Amino acid sequence: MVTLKQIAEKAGLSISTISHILNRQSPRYNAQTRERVQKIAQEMGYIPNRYAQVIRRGRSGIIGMIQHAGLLQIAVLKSQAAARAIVAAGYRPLAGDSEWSGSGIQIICATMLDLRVEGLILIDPPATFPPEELERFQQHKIPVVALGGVRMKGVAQVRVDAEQGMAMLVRHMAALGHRTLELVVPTLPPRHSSAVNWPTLERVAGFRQAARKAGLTASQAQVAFFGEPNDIMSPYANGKAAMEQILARLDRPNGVLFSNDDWAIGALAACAEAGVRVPEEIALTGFDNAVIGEYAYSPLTTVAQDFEKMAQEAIQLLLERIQERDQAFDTPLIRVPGKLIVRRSCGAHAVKSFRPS
Amino acid sequence: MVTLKQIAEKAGLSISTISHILNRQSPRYNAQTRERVQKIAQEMGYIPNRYAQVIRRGRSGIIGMIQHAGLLQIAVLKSQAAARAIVAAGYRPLAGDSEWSGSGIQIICATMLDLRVEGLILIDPPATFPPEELERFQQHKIPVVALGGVRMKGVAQVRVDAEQGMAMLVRHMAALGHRTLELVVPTLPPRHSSAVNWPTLERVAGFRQAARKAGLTASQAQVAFFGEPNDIMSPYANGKAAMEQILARLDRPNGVLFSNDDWAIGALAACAEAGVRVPEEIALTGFDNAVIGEYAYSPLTTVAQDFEKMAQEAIQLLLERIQERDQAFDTPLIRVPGKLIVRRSCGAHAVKSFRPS
DNA sequence: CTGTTAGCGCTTTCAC
DNA sequence: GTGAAAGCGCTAACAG
Repeated sequence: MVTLKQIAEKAGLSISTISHILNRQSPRYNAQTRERVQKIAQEMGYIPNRYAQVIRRGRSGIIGMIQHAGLLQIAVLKSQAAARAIVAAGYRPLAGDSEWSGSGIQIICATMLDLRVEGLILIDPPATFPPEELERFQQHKIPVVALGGVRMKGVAQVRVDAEQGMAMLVRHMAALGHRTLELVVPTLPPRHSSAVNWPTLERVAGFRQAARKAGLTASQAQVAFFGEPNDIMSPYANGKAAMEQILARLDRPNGVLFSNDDWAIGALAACAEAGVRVPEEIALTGFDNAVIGEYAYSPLTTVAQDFEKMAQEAIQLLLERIQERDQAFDTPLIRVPGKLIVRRSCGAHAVKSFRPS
Repeated sequence: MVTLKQIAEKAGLSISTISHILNRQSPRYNAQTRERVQKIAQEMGYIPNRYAQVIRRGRSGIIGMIQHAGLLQIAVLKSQAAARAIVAAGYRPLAGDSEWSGSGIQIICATMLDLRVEGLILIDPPATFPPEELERFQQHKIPVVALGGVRMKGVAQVRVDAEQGMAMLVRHMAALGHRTLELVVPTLPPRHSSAVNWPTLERVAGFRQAARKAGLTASQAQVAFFGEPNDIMSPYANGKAAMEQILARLDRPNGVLFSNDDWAIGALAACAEAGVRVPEEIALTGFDNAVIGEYAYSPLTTVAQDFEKMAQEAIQLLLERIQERDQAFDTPLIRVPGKLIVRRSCGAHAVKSFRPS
């Protein structure tokens, strides 16, 4: 690799001069020299050694993002938005996925830590995120902001307003005449866990409130908890299994609301297999507006999250905290409203009968 | 951040002693001292400064992975497998996605370059991968291996044996009695481009050969090129549009083979919308065995790629090249056989009629 | 067993 | 305008 020293030799100048010219293009050198140096550096294929720069400057200029994406499209969309916001803020994004490598989350956190990230974005952290890893960041005064996911101690958070989103869904379903609704959400983490699955709790709260307002009784608006608390690698399987149980019951609800699109996709598979038509025989909705939802055989009615807005808010929060690392920060929760997306699965559109198989 | 110096002061020892004890736990120090130092470091929350280590050691210990995942599940699965293999080889994986940040691939390559990755894995590189970026790695003698994707100059590659996979699919379809088949693949890049889309060419070749062997005439085994050459952000949309065109024709084929599962998912959406039953009225297949394929309303028959095997081969190739950076290397192409996965969309299974909508 | 010393590549202050 | 010099945090050869 080419170093400043080599360039200095070739140019017959000192290292510090080269450094000055190449990095801060201060006009204190004469234009001729400057151009000559630039050209030599270019020709030799010089790339400044970031390790040396960081060590000298004392800051890495990197913001880390940790996701637990598995196969969830929404996590991919969120991290893309976050990465864009990070670049826009003049930092470099660095991504790690907890599903990589058997060693899981620890190795990602270690990499983030020893690359001295200046801040950390957690994309949809699950309740199983190890508190001791989080503490290590906090101990080193590296600010952490969550984009969605679970509420954690000392972590500011930006997420979709699930209560409002759920309420829109319920109102919509009730208006369509579905008189018995059921909400399917992932099982909550054990009570002693330090994390609280607020996204789920909010969905439940939004569902119950809106149902009451719509005049549904408790038995007309039930909530089912399903699956392992934080299983993100098999969203389709979970949704499918949950739906199979519902279809097996005698008292099927008119409409089933899922806490995310991927579960709803799995539920559609269960309906197809059982020969139950959606939305004619049973209506479904998702949440998140994953791309796949539009291409389901019964395109999903859902709530769209505003990724760009959420990402920008999160980075904003992070930048403030990076600015003043020493201050003890509050940990606000910013809720960004979602948008109702009406497609077919809820039964809203005129239905032409069709038998795909 | 805590440094060796601070620990040395606290322990009343020299910096180099601490370094020795902490990094290579050589037994040349007495156990008592070692334990004491370990304890102090632990308590102070010492994390070795990787930037300083790298600058001194002259190597980063990082292997980069660049993906163009967009929403393709298969790219996620591949990079997970690659990351595992990288960790197993004693390196750290570092990921970048070209869909992040408007500046696209350049910023990722810059990060990889100035973090001095020792080798680079390209996950499914598209034909649009900028040759000048590739050349910069090669100029710095950083070995590059592609996992799937397009064949590039100077890049060793590991990918699924698409010819064999396609042949399995054709034989299977022909055996089921589908007498007219059509293969839908993405449009090839322009001829003058430096990259060659071998994955597509192989699929086409495998399709044609197997069709001939199965006794199909040229008109019974057609190939359709569709969409923008390297559009990875809208696989469902492309598949849907392609299928709509096919359904609009008078001479519909009995079976349509797609070059990947995501396109096939889009195609299923087109069939559902048009009220055409799959597989009764028309049979479909995918390729790759993406997770979603199992949860389609007509679960996809497809070819599974062996990600683990492919990733291991790729890392193996990369390690060899890292070992001997100075040698000019050959650029082998390793094909890993796929496995036929038979589900419903091909019409193989007994069909119970059902109307999901 | 432990410490001294000489850097790695770069930035930055300050003197010429 | 330019360069000498100090030093970021760490490693490794060598000396004691």
